[in-house]
Amino acid sequence: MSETNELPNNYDAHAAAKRYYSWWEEQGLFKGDVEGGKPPYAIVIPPPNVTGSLHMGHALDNVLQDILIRYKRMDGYDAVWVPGTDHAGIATQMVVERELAKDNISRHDLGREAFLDKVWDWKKKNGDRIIFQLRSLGVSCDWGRERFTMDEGLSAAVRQVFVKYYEEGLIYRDTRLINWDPGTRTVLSDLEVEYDDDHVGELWSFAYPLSDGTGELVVATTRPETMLGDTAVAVHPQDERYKHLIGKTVHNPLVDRHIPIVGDAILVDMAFGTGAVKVTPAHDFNDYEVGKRHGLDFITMFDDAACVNEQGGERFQGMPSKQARTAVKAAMEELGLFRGTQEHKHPLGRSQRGGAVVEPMLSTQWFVKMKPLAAPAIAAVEHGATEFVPRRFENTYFAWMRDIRDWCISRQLWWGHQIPAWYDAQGGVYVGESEAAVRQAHELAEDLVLTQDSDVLDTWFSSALWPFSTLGWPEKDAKDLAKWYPTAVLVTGFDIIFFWVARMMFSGLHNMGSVPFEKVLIHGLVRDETGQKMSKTKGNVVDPLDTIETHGVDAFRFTLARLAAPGADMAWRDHEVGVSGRFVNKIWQALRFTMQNMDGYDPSATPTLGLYDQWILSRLGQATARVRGHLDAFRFDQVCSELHAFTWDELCDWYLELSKSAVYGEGEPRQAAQHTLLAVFSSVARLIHPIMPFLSEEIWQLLPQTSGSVMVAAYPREADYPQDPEIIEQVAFLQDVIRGMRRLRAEMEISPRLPFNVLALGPKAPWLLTHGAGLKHLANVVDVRLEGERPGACATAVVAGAEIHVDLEGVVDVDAERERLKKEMGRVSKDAGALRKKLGNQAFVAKAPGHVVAKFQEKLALADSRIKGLKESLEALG
RNA sequence: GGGCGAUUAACUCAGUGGGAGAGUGCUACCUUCACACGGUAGAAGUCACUGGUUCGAAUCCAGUAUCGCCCA
Repeated sequence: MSETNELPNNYDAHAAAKRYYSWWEEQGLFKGDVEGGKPPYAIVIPPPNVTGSLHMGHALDNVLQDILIRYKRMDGYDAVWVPGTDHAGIATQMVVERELAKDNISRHDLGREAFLDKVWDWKKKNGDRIIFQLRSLGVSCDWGRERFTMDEGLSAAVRQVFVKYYEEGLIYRDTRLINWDPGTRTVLSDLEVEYDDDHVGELWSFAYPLSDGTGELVVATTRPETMLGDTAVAVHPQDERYKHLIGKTVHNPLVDRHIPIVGDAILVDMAFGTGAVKVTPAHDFNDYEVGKRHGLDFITMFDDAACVNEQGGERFQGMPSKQARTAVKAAMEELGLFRGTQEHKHPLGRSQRGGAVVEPMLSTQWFVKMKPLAAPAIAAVEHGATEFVPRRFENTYFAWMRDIRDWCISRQLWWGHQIPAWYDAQGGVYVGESEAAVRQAHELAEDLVLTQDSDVLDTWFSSALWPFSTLGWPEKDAKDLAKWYPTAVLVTGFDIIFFWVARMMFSGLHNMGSVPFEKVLIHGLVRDETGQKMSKTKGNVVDPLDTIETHGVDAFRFTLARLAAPGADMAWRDHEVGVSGRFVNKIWQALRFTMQNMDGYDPSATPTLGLYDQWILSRLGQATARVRGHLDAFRFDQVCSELHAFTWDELCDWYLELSKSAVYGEGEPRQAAQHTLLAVFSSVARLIHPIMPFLSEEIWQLLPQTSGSVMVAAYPREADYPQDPEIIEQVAFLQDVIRGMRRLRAEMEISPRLPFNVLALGPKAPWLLTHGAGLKHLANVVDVRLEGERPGACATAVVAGAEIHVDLEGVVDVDAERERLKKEMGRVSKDAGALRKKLGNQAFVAKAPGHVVAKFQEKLALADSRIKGLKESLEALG
């Protein structure tokens, strides 16, 4: 053993993190071995936004992944964790545009190419910041395999998939009503529109005069400005009030149009409002359907900034929608056509990015036909090829997939994968992986001018390919792909099941022929301590890096894992990290104790293990089995409580104390204890390593006889430890006796300093003779005798298997002891009564399983024997 | 409107058919040579409510209430 056995008083988490992370990396321990002969285990990271920064959600997500990958790496797998980032089209472009806006420059001033240079500059400067931040979590990603969604390889994958889908008829171009974001001036998919259910607006009523002057039709709307684009008024065909009007027209005075009254039973609810509804087919999804059913005109009255265009009439042209609303209302009031208003709660759609009110607009866009792609993705989860954990999230997945609508994939942005489609002057469309490929495939004349579609693809189109594009697809002979696809598990939050998980599922199935991952582990959100979502605007964001700085990364990770109940949100409290820090300290102090007592340890000796040595090893084996079970089930919270219970309660509270006489002694018992301490710490280091990588490495490096890194040491197995049920029973009895003695002291207010002489009676009493040192050290019991007269003045602890009578001549207050025993008797008798009643129930005895009945019989026998012991003790007191 | 989830000790949360658990906090005692970021002992819960199934329900079923999330 080494010369210097004295460890620092406290564990230095920051020094350890600094020392070991680079050491691991230099040794190549994060690298996945594609040539290795071990079974594959792969995780692909949910790629964070390249220009984002690390928040608690990332921390949770990545720590969970790191726990899994470290566990599997130790447990005999060729494990790889592929990291990377996402170009995040809208978000990144917005950030750069905002930067330019500070100098009053728009992207249009620069032009596409110059603007993209700026974005790449931004990406190089600020991008990958999050990657560096991730390292501070101690995660063991294979950095050599890092990818970016706009890498050449991943871009090639995008082009190839686009072309493939197009050729298969799964991608098409169409003009239809879409969600338009006037803020960023691009189309959005349905998923990128967020609805505010509680938006309080108004229901504003006005009258359309009948064209023939015979009356008016009153309609109500939440969006008065859209009357500039109305092309009909709908009533219910069975509505007695209005059905005679169907076929007539009303006059729209603001744009001087006569528009028909149509009967539509689908749109109109006779009971709502006046029973008449204005119809704006080019700016409302329901009205769009009405327009198609009745062959109405589709008048687009907004430009792409949601300002009124020439269709809205000179008076309103150029006004933003909000201003137009005010102006339309005023105009109608002037005309005497206003018919009242009331408050009205209705959902309001806003852009997920930027928050602009989304405007339904008619537009020509590219779409993915979803039904054929969704069907196999549904089946794969139904058949269990991919399993969600917790299972209930499959409902969420199914509900969306079964009701899926076509996916609008084009975006009017510049930052992203430009759509691989080219147009000729006549509007002919050619889709291919490059202009040259298109020309060749269609045998186009060299002088034919082709222009590439200026739009880019939805960011999620490239993320959907992530599990295989990062592994090398579509390269031929991609070794990584062959070894690691499908990946083992995807770890992510429930908020992107639709955006990402679902899309990876059908992309993997359609392009690779198999699911992209076997399991999907869904975790919740990290909220603030009051349960609120963390957000910059609320100012309740907790920065993971600050927390790590304060408490160390091991305590930080342990906290995340400990609070990670399956699929549930967690309320973050910095106090909890302090709690974890105490656990870290406890382990460290136990290690210090161990290392301080290693003098004279002979590694080559094979001492016969003492009873407590065997006991802790047996308990370690049992704990190991439970830890593994919880890891396999992704129950990180349970893993943590198991590790905590073993190291704190079993190891520190019992083994360390019970073994002290051996440790402080000499000869074989001391050698055996030293051997056991080192063996247990070797196991503890390995067991905690996935969760607390740096603390475990520090321990591993301090232990004699370990070599290399704990990162690649074998994860413990239950079979590594001998099991001895009899020793476990004996120590459990000893613990009962010690606790009985301590309780007795506490209840009778007897100082721990007063030594006890005891008379132990009962079947298990003889066991106590071999535990003299433990009894002395932990309960200050100095003398145990098994026979003789019961002391006249004594106090008694009755435990399972023995009665321990403490000689308290001159100390004990006999009356107080009598009262204490009576109270105890009362408790046990009540207990026994309940058990007797249960066992007296014929139905219970007849119908309950045998082992359950036996268990209750055992409990009753135990209670009865305690009653007997208490009765005798009471009688002895007189 | 449809779906999912939550409701367990003062607080944060585990516990899915067999006598209610953990951590924190609280109370009392202990500055014992690994640790006061500690030790010992303890108090603390009609498991939201109402019915039902069962020998037996925190756990399964039905309904109610409150809160949260997702979808339309």
